Amino acid sequence: MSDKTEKASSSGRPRIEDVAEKANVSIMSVSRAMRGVEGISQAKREEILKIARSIGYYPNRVAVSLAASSSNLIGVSVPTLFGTVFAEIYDAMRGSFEKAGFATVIDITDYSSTHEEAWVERMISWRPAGLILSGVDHSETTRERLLKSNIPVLEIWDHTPNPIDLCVGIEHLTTGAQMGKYLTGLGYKSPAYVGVRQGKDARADRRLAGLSKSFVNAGGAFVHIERSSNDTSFESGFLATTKLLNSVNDKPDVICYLNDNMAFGGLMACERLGLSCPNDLGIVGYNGLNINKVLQKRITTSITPRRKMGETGAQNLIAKILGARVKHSISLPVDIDIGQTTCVQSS
Amino acid sequence: MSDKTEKASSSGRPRIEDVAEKANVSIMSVSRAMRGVEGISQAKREEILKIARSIGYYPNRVAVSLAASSSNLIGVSVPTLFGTVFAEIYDAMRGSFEKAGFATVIDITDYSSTHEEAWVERMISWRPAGLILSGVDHSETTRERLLKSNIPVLEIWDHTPNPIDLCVGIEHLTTGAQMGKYLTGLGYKSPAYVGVRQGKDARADRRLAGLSKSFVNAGGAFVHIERSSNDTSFESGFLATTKLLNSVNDKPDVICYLNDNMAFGGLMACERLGLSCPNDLGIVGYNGLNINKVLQKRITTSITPRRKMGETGAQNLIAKILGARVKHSISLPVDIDIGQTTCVQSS
DNA sequence: TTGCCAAATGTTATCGATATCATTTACAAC
DNA sequence: GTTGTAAATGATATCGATAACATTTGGCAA
Repeated sequence: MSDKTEKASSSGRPRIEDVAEKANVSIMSVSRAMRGVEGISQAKREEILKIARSIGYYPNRVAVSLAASSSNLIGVSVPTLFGTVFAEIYDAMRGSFEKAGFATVIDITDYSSTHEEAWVERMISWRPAGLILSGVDHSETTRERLLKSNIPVLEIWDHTPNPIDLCVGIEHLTTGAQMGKYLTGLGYKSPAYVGVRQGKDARADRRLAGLSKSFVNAGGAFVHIERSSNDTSFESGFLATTKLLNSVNDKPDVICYLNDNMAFGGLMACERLGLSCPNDLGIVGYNGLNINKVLQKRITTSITPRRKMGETGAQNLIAKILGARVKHSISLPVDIDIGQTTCVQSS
Repeated sequence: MSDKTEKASSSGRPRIEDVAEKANVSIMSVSRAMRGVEGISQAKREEILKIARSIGYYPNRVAVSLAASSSNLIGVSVPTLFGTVFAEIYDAMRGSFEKAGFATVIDITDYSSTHEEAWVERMISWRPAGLILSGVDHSETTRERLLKSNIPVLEIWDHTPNPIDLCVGIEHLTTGAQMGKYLTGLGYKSPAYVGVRQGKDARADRRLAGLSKSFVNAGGAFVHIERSSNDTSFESGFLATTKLLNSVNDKPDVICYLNDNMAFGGLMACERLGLSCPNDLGIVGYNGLNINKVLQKRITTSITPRRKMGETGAQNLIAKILGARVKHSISLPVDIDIGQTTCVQSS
């Protein structure tokens, strides 16, 4: 029994030193062999790789990151994973990140910018390769820290001409106005709105502002705005609609929802109350979510390019990380999808 | 201008050394002050903390992790974020992890165990505080590596008496059999099944096996098993059901779905084909998803305790990480939720 | 005043890799 | 056999923190 004086790795996993020892070379040769960089003969490289494989050596990413002053982590902050919007955006980004060798650290902010601020600080202490934030509404502190950090940042989902760094999104105000225009064109005059607490979802608030603008321009106005829900589930849409229809004096001719899920809940509430859509009441959603593909009575909605957004965003961020020059601000178009829950109003 | 010979941090962010210099103390004093450990006077601690705050110093987690041979990262691997099941489980875990100071690195496997295997290797190289895997079906290599790694591991969603380490889940086979028993009790004899490709979702396959067992015991049998879908969306349920009802000779008296979303798609398909549910055909889902709360005709389903599972799992994993002894394997009950899409069959 | 002990503070080694620079080797040209 | 040069290989400093041990300081008893 040879008495090995080498002390073992504290974590129990093989280190570069263990490989070097077995292969009778310096740790630098192992490092070069593993990374596939030049500076080592083909024969030795293969021998080292074989030994590394045989003892199950994988470089410690923590040490690599410390030496490089930068990790292969990408922080992703989304307000929620429910409702599929951010899940889809994230899903569209995944492939590119994985291919490029990045791992994503997720954070859910629940729409709190205080939470986001704390997360940014925690993330920066990981020296991430990049950061992704949802929307463009961040605290001043968050903006400053990110700017100072020199870390590539992508803002996604919303659009601004002056992003922190990169931005791929849609114009929520415009998109709201666009739908408003379509609805006033059909003759709707007295809309109601169902969404979440004001200030919680800044994008949704902007869409409502856009809708409102269009209606006011056409001589109409919101008869009621119902923003008491805490989430955007089917059930919240159902409950808010029931409440709205039971309590409001000025009956709306159309209800605009924060998204399709709430709209579907609203549609169910109408049925339950014996109202016929679109004859008695129009229903309008947002996003073009999955459920709309199977409904006999498809909901009129705006289709947001979520996959496209994720793909473009991820590619741009990766390009930026790798040092390329990329377009800083990209605005994607949103299409109206005319369903069977709205119709021409007789005047 | 004082000529500072101190070289600046390569990443541009202040280091512990910068604080030490400004405060005229050693880096160890700063370290102690920041961590709130004893070994430093109250006066100095406050002074150091003030300086740290003023120059925006936050400890580099990469360096901390290297020194500790362990990070505060917890790797979470889920097959998908769509369909809300894993999103809910994850959401239920979040709070505990955040409170305990852990960050989660997410991975989506798309139900591929090869993918999972590669991910485990990558994650281990981050020296995570813990790992969470979905289900109990992993490659032998994955199991071995995890066992050897000494990292606390939680398997969630499925249950096994012999987990890699910790496990909190439900019995999918039993749960399928339980629903099967309920259905045969109503008099159903000729079920069909709609799910995804065999082998893709091992848990769903086990539920089907359970269902089948119950029907066989009662003298019935599946007349058709439709597993050509690639995902569990509303649309896949719709399309598969349409196909099934149009092509199968032996008409089923009930269709069991992989989950409620597919079931809802199926329900829509029935409506479209002019079939009345539950009179012409029963519909059964799984999970007790959100949509079921707003349907006038609620789908008969099994309610899985997703939040409970996430909470329990997270707490146990954290306890284990902190060195406590915890129950290794926990099996949670699943309740049948009787809706309006199934009814007693006249014999 | 001296000596002792505990608290406060500092010094050095370490975590596991990579960058940088130094040294050795191999081989061609003379 | 020299010599020169490029490729192969190695030694050491470094990334930014913490652990372990060493030293200083302050207060109190003798």
